[in-house]
Amino acid sequence: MAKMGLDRQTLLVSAAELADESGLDSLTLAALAQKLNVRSPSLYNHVNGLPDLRAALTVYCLHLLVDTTRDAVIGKSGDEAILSLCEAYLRFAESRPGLYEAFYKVNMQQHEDLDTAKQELLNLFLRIMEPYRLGEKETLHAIRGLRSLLHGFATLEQHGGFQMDLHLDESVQYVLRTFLKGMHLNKSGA
Amino acid sequence: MAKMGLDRQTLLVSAAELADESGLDSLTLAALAQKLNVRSPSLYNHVNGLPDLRAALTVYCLHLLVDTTRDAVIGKSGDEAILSLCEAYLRFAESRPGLYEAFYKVNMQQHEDLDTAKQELLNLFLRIMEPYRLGEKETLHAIRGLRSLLHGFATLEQHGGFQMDLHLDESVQYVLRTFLKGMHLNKSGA
DNA sequence: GTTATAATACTAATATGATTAGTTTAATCG
DNA sequence: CGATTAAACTAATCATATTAGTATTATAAC
Repeated sequence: MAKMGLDRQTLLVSAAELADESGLDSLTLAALAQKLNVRSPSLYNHVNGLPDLRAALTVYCLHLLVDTTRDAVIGKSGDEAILSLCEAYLRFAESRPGLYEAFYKVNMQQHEDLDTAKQELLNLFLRIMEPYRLGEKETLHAIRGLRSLLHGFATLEQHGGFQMDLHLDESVQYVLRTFLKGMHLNKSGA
Repeated sequence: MAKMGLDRQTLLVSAAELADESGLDSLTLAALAQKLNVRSPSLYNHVNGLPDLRAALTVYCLHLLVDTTRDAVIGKSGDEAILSLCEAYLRFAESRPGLYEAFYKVNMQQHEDLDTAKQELLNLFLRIMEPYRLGEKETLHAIRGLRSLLHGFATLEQHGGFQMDLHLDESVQYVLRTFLKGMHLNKSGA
């Protein structure tokens, strides 16, 4: 057989597409091999089995997410930056549902690349929170809150957790603005 | 072979235990059968395959969650009730990690029991929000926010999303109180 | 250019798990 | 007691992951 010129990155991209199309659970090495016109054992030249592939997808997802959100806050600051980041985050989760699954459905041990990517995401949030001049602890609390909100919205939406015919964007806007109002209050020491 | 006296409920309870012990992914029919001293095909007398078992776990989880949180708000109202409910929710997710996974990791089609259970959870939130006298839409927005926060906190915690050595409870308290402050502001029309 | 090396894809084989079909046995009901 | 039903079983099939070992292609050394 001719060499197909596969590499790890190609595998990742294709795997993410498969996941987006039919869910992360449907991402099997068999399916991926078929998509790439290769026999499944060949994939082991580039990936250390299915667990490794899924772990790599998690890292890949995080990188894309950081890129997307970082891009969304360029030239913005304060509430505007936060709202823009949140919007970008949720749009990303919507547009890459299968990949986003890898963000939270994969059980990973420690993984250097993952820690790095996580740190980058945290740094982005830290910078966005700077203008608020909360203390260090309070800043971290607020970031946790924002991240939880975003992740919660993203996953509950994907799983049909929100039944009512109430527009999701409205909910996000309402919740974020409410939280920000509270945060401003904290700042002035109410 | 003697009849083992298995029934669907026994399967569910054991399956949830298995999931809590080693993660929802490790819940296989083979493992469950072994735990129950039965051959795996026997399980099909009570459950319609692995997807059905997982779906049933989702419903089971939701029921337990509703019971737990409902219990937590008895005799309380206003912010106190909300804080108590949230605390109970997060404690539940922590104490039943595998079962809680079924809450969000299972892709279900429509399922009557599930819709009922979801409605019960929503009703609980609706009643807890009554004293705030927000409008109907705003109430629903706020509930979505609370649910997202809780789910986000629960899952990010389980996946090691929070690295910093900052106590989680503090973050939850901070975020909830901040959100509630903002909500009170909304009420008075700021 | 030719040869050595390493990487990549292959086939073959094994193991685990889900699932189905068909059988046996124990409990229940008349 | 006999008939029926439910629940367990064994045997078999299928899909997938994974490993071992082989062949072939590209790359690098000379």
